[in-house]
Amino acid sequence: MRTSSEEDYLKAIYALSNNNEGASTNALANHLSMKASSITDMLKKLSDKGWVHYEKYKGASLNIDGKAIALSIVRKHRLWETFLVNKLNFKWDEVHEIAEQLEHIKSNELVDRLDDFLGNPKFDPHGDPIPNKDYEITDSRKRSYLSEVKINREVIIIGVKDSSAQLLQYLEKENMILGKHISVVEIHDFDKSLRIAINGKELNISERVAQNVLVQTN
Amino acid sequence: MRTSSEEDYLKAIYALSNNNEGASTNALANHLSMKASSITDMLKKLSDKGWVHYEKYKGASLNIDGKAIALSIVRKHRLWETFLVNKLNFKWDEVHEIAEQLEHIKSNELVDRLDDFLGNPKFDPHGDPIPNKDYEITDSRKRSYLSEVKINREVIIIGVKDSSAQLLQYLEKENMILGKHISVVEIHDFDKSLRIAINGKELNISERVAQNVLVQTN
DNA sequence: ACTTATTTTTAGGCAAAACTAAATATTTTT
DNA sequence: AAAAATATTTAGTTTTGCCTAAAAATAAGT
Repeated sequence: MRTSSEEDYLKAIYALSNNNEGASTNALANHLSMKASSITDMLKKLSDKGWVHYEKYKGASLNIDGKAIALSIVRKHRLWETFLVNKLNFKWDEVHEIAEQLEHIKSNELVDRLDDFLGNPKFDPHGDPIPNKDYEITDSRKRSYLSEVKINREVIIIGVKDSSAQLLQYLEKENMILGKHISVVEIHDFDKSLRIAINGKELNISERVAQNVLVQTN
Repeated sequence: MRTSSEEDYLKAIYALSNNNEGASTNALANHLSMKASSITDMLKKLSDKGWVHYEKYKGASLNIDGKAIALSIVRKHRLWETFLVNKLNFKWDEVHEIAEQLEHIKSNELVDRLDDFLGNPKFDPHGDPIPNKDYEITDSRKRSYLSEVKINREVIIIGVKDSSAQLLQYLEKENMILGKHISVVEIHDFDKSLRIAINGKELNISERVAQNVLVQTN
């Protein structure tokens, strides 16, 4: 058995492990809005349980079992978000908090049935890939940030880096939603803001926004 | 704010308050599978929060706010059970435990949208009435236990008293499901078991089973 | 009415998961 | 390479929600 709290830590380590190394104590503390000392405590416990590789002063990384758990939580989170948006008509900026609770509901049968009920979706409402029953993520699309796209190259919006309600609401208002085709018309030297073409019109967006929009480049 | 544990206690007090009085410490301990001393602790806290009327040695009853919370949990529990059975094709004996978890998810918006999504059902898969958005329960059907029905009176199965998986599976096997019309053919003096007519056939059931089946008598 | 049985409360303890403050490691800067 | 800054751990505390064991109150039996 495991607690919701343990699941939160495993998910955080997964989120902060960018291919390369694991996650540092401070990064985890920041991500989870907790104090570093609390992180140290829990990392010891997770290490004892065999879910995490932890060495003093060297951060933590998931081992096989821990990664499976983390992926199962991510899978649940994204399936529930999809349910909330596709079936209950929530908007994409309203579902994160609720899914944070729903992701801890324990029942494999429930998750798999929900998956089928939703038609085995590959992506959630923010464009993030949903791990399948075997916790595999298959996403062959080449992705980059809008801030890195070359001028006049047509790309498709496929996700957001940070799915905070503020960003999502902004994008919604500008109709920069998933699936839209866009291209960068001009990059302003002064502040690196972009002029983009979308929906047959042109509009300006800040570098900050562009750094948080994921686009497909193939 | 309130914890899942507090919600469990309020729900238990609600369940054990049969119109008349409130619930005793021991009854709550038994219902919640906890020790009496734990109950006393929590009753003090719930009383401080203004949700429960508690007097030493005299048990506990819900006040206005506590009853509203209890009903909101009951509403969520029954709506989620309905979702699991009607949308995810769970069987009626498989949903209780999952709904025990789901009932603690916090979001009024979620509950109300779920209610609409399900078509504002009046009863859950076990025949229990679902409180509406204002926590009102409207159920004008006259109900009694099958064990108390007079011979040859036709009645309709509308619920179960105890919704344990064992009972539900038994009823399912005998096709004694909600909505079925039945009548008592004979009552055996020896053990008070019943011979009932259902689905054009006759079958025997124990007194124990009959005491747990609710039927509509009007 | 008084003794026994049952119920309930009190008192003290424990584990989980967070915290603060202080101590120790590591990293960065000069 | 030493000093300063930053990161991490240790040690001790708090709160929540449960527990056991013992004490006290209430209810039941003769």
